[in-house]
Amino acid sequence: MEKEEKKNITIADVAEALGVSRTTVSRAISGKGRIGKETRDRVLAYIEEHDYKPNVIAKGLAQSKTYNLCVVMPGEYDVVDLAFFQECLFGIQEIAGMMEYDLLLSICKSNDISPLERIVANRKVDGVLLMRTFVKDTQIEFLLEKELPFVTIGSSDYEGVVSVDHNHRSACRELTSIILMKQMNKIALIGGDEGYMVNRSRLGGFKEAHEKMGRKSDDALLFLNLDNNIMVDKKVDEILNQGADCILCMDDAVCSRVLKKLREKHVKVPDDIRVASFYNSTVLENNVPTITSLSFDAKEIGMVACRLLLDMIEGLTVEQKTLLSYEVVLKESTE
Amino acid sequence: MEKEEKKNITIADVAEALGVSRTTVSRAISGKGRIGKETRDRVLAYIEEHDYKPNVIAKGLAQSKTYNLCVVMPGEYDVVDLAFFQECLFGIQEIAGMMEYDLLLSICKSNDISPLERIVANRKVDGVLLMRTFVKDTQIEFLLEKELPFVTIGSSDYEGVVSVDHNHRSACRELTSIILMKQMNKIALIGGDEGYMVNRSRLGGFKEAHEKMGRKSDDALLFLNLDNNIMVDKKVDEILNQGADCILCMDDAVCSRVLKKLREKHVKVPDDIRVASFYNSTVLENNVPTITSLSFDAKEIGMVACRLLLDMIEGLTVEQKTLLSYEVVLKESTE
DNA sequence: CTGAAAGCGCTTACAG
DNA sequence: CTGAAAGCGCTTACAG
Repeated sequence: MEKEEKKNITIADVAEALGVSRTTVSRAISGKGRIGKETRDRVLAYIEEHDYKPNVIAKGLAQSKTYNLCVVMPGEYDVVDLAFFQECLFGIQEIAGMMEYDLLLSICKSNDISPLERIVANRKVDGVLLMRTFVKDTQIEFLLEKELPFVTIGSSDYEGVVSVDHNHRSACRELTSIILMKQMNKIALIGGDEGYMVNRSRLGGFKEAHEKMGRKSDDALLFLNLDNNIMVDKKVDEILNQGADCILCMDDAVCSRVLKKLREKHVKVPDDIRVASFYNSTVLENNVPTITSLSFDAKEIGMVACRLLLDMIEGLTVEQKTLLSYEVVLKESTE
Repeated sequence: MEKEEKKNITIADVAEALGVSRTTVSRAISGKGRIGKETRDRVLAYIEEHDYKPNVIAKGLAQSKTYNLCVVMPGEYDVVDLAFFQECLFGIQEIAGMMEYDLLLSICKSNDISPLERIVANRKVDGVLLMRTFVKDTQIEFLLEKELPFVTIGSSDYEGVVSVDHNHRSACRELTSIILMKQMNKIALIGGDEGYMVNRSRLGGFKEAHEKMGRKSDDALLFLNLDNNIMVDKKVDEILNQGADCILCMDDAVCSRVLKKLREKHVKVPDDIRVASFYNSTVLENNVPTITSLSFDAKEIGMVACRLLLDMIEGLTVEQKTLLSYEVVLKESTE
């Protein structure tokens, strides 16, 4: 039971202490290659007792691996739901850790992928996890060209990209259908950037719901690509003028702003107008009234994505598209 | 202009192509050791043209370095302001990138530091950045024992810990003083876990403001360690019953909940009661009325902390405590 | 100013 | 079943 050895013990130390070769020690640990059971047990016992941990970096160098994954997080905290990413990261970490992988972080604002480029140029990772996708996506194009394994969290139309996503289209279709069935007819859709894949899906689901029920969605009630709060405020005025009975918000940032505007104008939810969100986050959690929305399991999507990536790195072939489930959560705002 | 070389070019390739030794190439790149200007320029020109990037992992192995920093993020997304961490991370990334360091991510829930232990055991980092501090802090104790360089973002009372923090104490003292000067006398303080260092500072500032103005803070109006929303709701009732004229919230999560409760009870802010927060985040941004709060520069603290850590890793001695500035932002809620 | 050689801590054909 | 040796891609005393 030696304590306080400052110098890290190496495989050579173990080999010497046991009177075997480093090769043997290596095999005992990795389980690869033939090795006598007795020898293995001796080695394993020794490293256990002396708390020997192989140097992952050296191991990686020898194997041309890094045992690191890069996860690229969006840098725009105002647009996105950070709790989602947080929880998703947690899921990723859980799976990665089980497989002895660590996570390199890269925060990229949409127009600047240089943090990702750095990490790739430094060859510090075996694969990449993209936490959001654009219709035209520089990150995807870059990774495709580099031929580095990667998985996107969020759908993608690019050829040959492995993606995991919640089924936003179905979710939005279902929520919209419910609203329609509640005899609301003038439904306004307000929200975000069509450059995001997820907003495409949302819009798609919204339209599908109308079609399936033989209704037409009114293009005059579609307010997309609102890139700032002033725009949102303006559109809310328009929506009210047009006498809509419900406002569907593409995400919670927008929804939060819509609710603020309605409060300022003393328009009551749900009495004067109904409101629902295509996304569910903590931002809305303390709202009065509570808000009808969709709910997605962020941790799960992180875990699934990470597992897929790990499989790819090990050379397995994996499903190109994985769609995860969702929940529709009805609350006071649409009563 | 060769393209599409799949195999990564190594220092040996460069050396051979130029008819010099790897030693020479290495020196030209690192700038260490004597080397002829002409030779250096030839090497530099070659690697520029052929886009050679040294393998950082191999370099690290040879130098017993990793060129990685670990940043440990809190895992409780409900308690904390993620936008703060996001922005802070961005600052860290900026500085780290400039010095050719990358970031390993470790998300630790307060009671479980195993993700951090993994990374340290794997020797994948040269130093650690802690993004929050506890009064009794297992992470700090662990790192102290491992003798790994680290910097805390948030104050710490542990001996020999290098920390950077916003001056929460002064900030809270100032905001409280302003409230007191506005002739509010029954000020309730409501909020978080005293296990967090930051909440200690906040409480300290609150009390100091009272002392300096020769007033006594009423212990009956102190509501701390509220660990869930139900508790917050209950305390708001109490506060109203006691006839307080102002509620100071320790953080935005609490503040958000307080505002919800007040809305439900049809208590008007600021007419019936004033409200302010010791923290400023996007959670409150769309509130009606706007909320008086403190404002801190998250990116800056990340940058400062990262620079300190890098200095420590290079063996420089650094300031133990760095305190950063803040702003008091007065808004409608305390008019 | 430049290079041969040993070393960082592992792995892995290849022999035996 | 086990080991000597070469190799992963760098750096760095040590000589010259």
